[in-house]
Amino acid sequence: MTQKDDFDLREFLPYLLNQAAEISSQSFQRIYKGRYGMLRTEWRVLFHLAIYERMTAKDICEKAIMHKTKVSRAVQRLEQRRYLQRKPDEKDRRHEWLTLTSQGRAVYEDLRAHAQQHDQVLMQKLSTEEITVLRGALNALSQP
Amino acid sequence: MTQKDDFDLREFLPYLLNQAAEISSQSFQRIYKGRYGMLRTEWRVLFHLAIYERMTAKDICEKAIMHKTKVSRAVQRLEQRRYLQRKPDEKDRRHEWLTLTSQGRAVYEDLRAHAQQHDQVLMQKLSTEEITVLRGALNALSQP
DNA sequence: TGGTAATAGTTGAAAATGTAACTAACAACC
DNA sequence: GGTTGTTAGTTACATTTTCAACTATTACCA
Repeated sequence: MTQKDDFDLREFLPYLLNQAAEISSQSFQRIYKGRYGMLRTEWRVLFHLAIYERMTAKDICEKAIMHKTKVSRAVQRLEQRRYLQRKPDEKDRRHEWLTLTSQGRAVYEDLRAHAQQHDQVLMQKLSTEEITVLRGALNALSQP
Repeated sequence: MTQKDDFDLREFLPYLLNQAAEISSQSFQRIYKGRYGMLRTEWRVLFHLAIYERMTAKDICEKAIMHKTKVSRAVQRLEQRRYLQRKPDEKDRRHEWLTLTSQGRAVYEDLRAHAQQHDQVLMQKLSTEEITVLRGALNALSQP
């Protein structure tokens, strides 16, 4: 098992990004899955609603870059658990406004605390300088 | 839809990493899926075998941080398409050595060219400085 | 030696995701 | 006002992934 040609997988950005995303997501996954049986799509929707307060599914699709069927199903499950409420728009009944219930906000508060803690641990692997550049670069790469 | 509390999702590393990984993977996906009907697990296995020449499934699991069932199924599909060969280890018949066929290597060469090109496009969004720091940081975060 | 534990890899069922087709509501244009 | 086109969101079905249980082979150790 010896390295061969000049192309180094470990310099290929999509590969590297995936690897880092995968690993750094795992311990956080244990938290939301373990405590609330939630999926990745679900905490993402939950966090967006907590931060933006009031969104339609479409808004979430755009902000979170998730496909509408993913969002639709995550919303369904969050609603079943009474973490959010839907309210159709009066003017345009194609839109549904989504907001968290107090129960949903409580779950968010709990997960947010863990998220911040988890982020601290990750950042210990990096210098302040690196963190700044990393965030900037990731944001740049996230623009399609 | 107005931003609320102090916690900014766009600073939460697992979120950012995922976003960037997702987006930067998509256009490459179109290539391997479009040209060879391959899945993400499959190109990853193919690339590892091309670079390391000779590995067991277990080696791939560790290098690529993939679950063994994912690897097992990717290997099956690559074998069906005659991109790789299996050869049981003489000393320890639990191990199977995997190597690419010439057909598999040809596919790799083609995809590698596209990968490099794709990487170039991604890197245009960043400065040389940023790229160096980004790679370093991603590698650091990939250590579990 | 024999019995238990460990390891590499596979398989089947359940869960999650992707794709495309669908419904319902509105918009635009004649 | 009616036809056609768009948009938000859901659903059905096929494809992937996950999880746990399984086989086969080797290692350990009394």
